[in-house]
Amino acid sequence: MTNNYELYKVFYLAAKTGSLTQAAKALYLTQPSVSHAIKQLESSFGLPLFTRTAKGVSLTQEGAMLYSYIEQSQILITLAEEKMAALKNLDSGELRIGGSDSLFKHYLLPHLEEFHARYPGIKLHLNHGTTPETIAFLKEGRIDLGVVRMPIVDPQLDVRGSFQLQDCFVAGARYSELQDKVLSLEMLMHYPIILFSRNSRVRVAISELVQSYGYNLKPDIEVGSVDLLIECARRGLGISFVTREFVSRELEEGSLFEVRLDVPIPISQVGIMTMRNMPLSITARKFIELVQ
Amino acid sequence: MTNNYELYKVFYLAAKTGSLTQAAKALYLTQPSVSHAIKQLESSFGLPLFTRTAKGVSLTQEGAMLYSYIEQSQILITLAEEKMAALKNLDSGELRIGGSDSLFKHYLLPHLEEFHARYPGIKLHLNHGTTPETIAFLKEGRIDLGVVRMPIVDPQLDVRGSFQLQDCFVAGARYSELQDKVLSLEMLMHYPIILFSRNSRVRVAISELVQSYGYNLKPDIEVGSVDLLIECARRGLGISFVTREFVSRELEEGSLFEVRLDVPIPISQVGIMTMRNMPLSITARKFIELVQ
DNA sequence: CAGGAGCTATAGACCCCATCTATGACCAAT
DNA sequence: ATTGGTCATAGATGGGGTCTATAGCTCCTG
Repeated sequence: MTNNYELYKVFYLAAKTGSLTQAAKALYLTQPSVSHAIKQLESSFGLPLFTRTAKGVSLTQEGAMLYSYIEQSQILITLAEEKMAALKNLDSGELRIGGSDSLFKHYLLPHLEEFHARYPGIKLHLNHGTTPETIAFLKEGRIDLGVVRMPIVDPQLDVRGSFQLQDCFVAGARYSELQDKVLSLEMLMHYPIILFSRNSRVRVAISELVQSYGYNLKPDIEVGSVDLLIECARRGLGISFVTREFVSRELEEGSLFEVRLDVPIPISQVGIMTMRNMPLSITARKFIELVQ
Repeated sequence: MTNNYELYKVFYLAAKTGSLTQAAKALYLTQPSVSHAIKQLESSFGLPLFTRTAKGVSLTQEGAMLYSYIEQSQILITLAEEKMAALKNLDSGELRIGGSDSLFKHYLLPHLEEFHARYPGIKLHLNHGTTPETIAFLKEGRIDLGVVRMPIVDPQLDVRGSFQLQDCFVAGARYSELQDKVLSLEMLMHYPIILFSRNSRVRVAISELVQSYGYNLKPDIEVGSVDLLIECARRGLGISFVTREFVSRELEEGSLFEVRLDVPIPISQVGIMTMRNMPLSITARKFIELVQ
């Protein structure tokens, strides 16, 4: 009873067409091959499946019983193959991305729009969280890729740099006297500083940078989102530390201006993070290709 | 994309066990064979199905998609194979018999009881009808076998004689003066005769027999069932022409006696009729074996 | 940290069997 | 009868499924 499942494909077509000859054509085989295959199946069950007549074959009672199961089974296989083709064509599938809200909003969104326009059949899942959360999600297989700020050092992960971001300090009209100056850190410390509140990587990075020059960056205001960071600066509550690319609109329209410093703030790189040694889903592969 | 379905069996087990090695054991193959099979499947779809790790394999997103279909498909095949085994063991199945009411009741019933006791999983379908109807049912494939009186001459049918029946005339107490006599047909004609009403084969046969001796058998009463035939005779309404085996109880208890004639009434043979050149269902084969 | 014990991948050889061609037997319909 | 269809059978062939042997890798353990 340990059948070659291939025989069921032959059986299915023979039963469906009612003809070994037709089945052979459909399978690109010769009629004797089909005849032989059916005979094998019959002898494996120890009972005849077909009644042979001059104009073809028809199922016996037991053959009909078998067919009722095999038909469903074969239909499922056909569906499976169609589904796989759809996945390959990106007519179907899903793309699960992890990362921070602000990167989603300011950096990823246009790419997602383009991706969705090109492959409308792909479902998109955005999973926001901190960098460690995103890494954990990735390792659990709950997302296909993560978009985070580099550097990331993890032997299990592949990170490819994709985009550079320049952080900077910005202020609104209230501090317009600073618009054309270049401030020292010393001077900056006299103004109220607005920082991202959580233990975000950006916050840590700038704190450490300032510290390396011997100062202590202590925010007067802490907020929980990039949008609030921007809004506080516009209303003159202080000088915000933000990513320049995220406030490009405000800088252009003049509602914010950059507060230049006499020390350089390192460029930070956005990286696309995927599991090393794990095949990328088709969708993820295509998306990364599109982004780069 | 024209896959060997055998590969799905390998895929199914590999996915289910999460290990190529385990799958190989389950399939009585070696691990490299399984590895090779999976690779074939992957290259046929043009995408990886598994993530290989040091402790086995796990499905990729696309592999999981495939698995959701293939799992169902394989389960159906397993069910199909179990079903076929059940059919072969006669744990399951059906037996569809055609024939006349009286043959069912008086001849077939004990055999059906025995068959059902031995194979309680087999569903029995009794399809009563006249002999031509039964033949038609058989040719339409609506019954597996027919139980009818011979002779049957039809090149499409196989008929095996199974049991002999002796028709005879019987009467009740009212005609007890005939109990020890041997009647001539001439004398018989003076008594009221009770015959089966429809154009039954028995009725035709006895009419022709009597006619061959130069008499005309005209019934005084016609009834539509064997039971009525017996009941009428018991109540003294006349002499009934019945099958002796169907009145064995009445003959023993003395409520009826046989009216002997000076001419022999041919024995009639009950035949089991099946389609020639068509494989018998397992159940039909077993039933015939039991009856004979 | 070396080494063992899993795992999967690769290479190459073998031989079985799925498939082929050729033909036969049968039936139905012209 | 002949033709054209069906399925069955016989025998030959070669591709590919399977094997053994081995490598490479990761994880775990003494």
